[in-house]
Amino acid sequence: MTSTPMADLWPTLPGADTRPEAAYRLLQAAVESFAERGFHATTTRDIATAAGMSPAALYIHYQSKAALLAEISRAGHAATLALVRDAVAGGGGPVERMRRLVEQFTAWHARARTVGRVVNYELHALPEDAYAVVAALRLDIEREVSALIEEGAAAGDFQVSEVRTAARAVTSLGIDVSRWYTDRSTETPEELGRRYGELVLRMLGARV
Amino acid sequence: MTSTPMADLWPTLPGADTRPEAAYRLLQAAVESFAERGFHATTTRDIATAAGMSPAALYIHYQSKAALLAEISRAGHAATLALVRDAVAGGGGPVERMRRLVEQFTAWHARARTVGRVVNYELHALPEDAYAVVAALRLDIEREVSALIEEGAAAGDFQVSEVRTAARAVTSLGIDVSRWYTDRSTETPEELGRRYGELVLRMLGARV
DNA sequence: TAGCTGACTAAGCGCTTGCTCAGCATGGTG
DNA sequence: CACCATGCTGAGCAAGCGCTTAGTCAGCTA
Repeated sequence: MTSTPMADLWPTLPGADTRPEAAYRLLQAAVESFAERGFHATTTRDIATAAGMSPAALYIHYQSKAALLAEISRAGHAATLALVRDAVAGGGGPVERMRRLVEQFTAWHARARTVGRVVNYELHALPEDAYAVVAALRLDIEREVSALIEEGAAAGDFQVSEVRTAARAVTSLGIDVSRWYTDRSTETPEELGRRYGELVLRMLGARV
Repeated sequence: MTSTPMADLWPTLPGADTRPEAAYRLLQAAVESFAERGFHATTTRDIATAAGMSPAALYIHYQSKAALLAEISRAGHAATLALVRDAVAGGGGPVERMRRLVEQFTAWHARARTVGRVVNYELHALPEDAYAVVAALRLDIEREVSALIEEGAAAGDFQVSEVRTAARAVTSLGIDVSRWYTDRSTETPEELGRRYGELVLRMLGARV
């Protein structure tokens, strides 16, 4: 399954090392269920059963079904933002950094597609306060991408007429990967990342 | 609101001209509700109330809540496929036809974003037989785009290493528009279409 | 006028939902 | 040993779900 991305996500949660293993199993089951059926079509019994427990056990570790979603969404967005910042902060010029950003952004949305689906397509089910936190993270991600495009354009490495539209296209391509990528896809996440990196650079008018 | 795309969709339904106006209002209310809250979070009472009727009235015009979704999804996919075929069948070389395809595909997903959301993000809620029909239409759309890219590559107008990946990127960009485009977006659907057309042509290695 | 039809509603059925609570087992601590 | 905190379960509650039923009523036909 997609156990690796969950294992990456878990340590970023507050107090992760002291939380019982059952809480981890519940979160993992919730990610899998929300990704496959959507938040509203998933029942607390689905999640609890998949984690090998009774429905009541869920409420010992989480306040509500929505709290599970909020935790997943917050951690997923934080991980994505960290990934973007790492790529941008790394060495090289705008072209090299953009290539790295797209490669890793794309590969993450393919590898962690279950988390990605919850993060990108279940926003409407978030309680208002959790949504506010997540919306801020999404804005930060967009700003990082826009700033990099702007820098590249100013340096003459990119040719773009509308930075906002170009940034939208770049993030859009990556996000949508989590919608269509499946186990049966012939490309590995890394291959797809490299190819998308190439496509995006051409889209931005970089001479490659 | 988004009344225009619904008005475009309605006449394509079987027996549309003889169906009572109430059936139209119900379908419109269902599109709006499914797009905003998702299929499972939408109740039959929501739909009926929005259409100005009692819940029972829904079942005079449609067999079930899922039948409403199936009708919307089928008509929406058929409309998209028709749009793609029109663009491809029109005059001009691969570059001109691809530009037209992306412009119209993108503009449609912005203008008809409510229909687009239901069509692209509620597939998992479709009954199995309705899904089979819709999956075939999606495959047809992908094939049209792939064929056009292949033709352009053979003619030396496009430079692509992987046709399937490039086709995915092209449709992906358009589909994702229905996720993020809102009333508050500053670009009109047509402006966005033109800009995306430009970006895609560069992505495909066309000399423009 | 009588008979019929199609569109509709008020009421509610059977079932599932998110969530609660009293109580049980376990293992560490005095 | 007693004590208690922790993690969990079985049973079940109130609310809400999709959908059905019995019946109303305007409008058409003859």
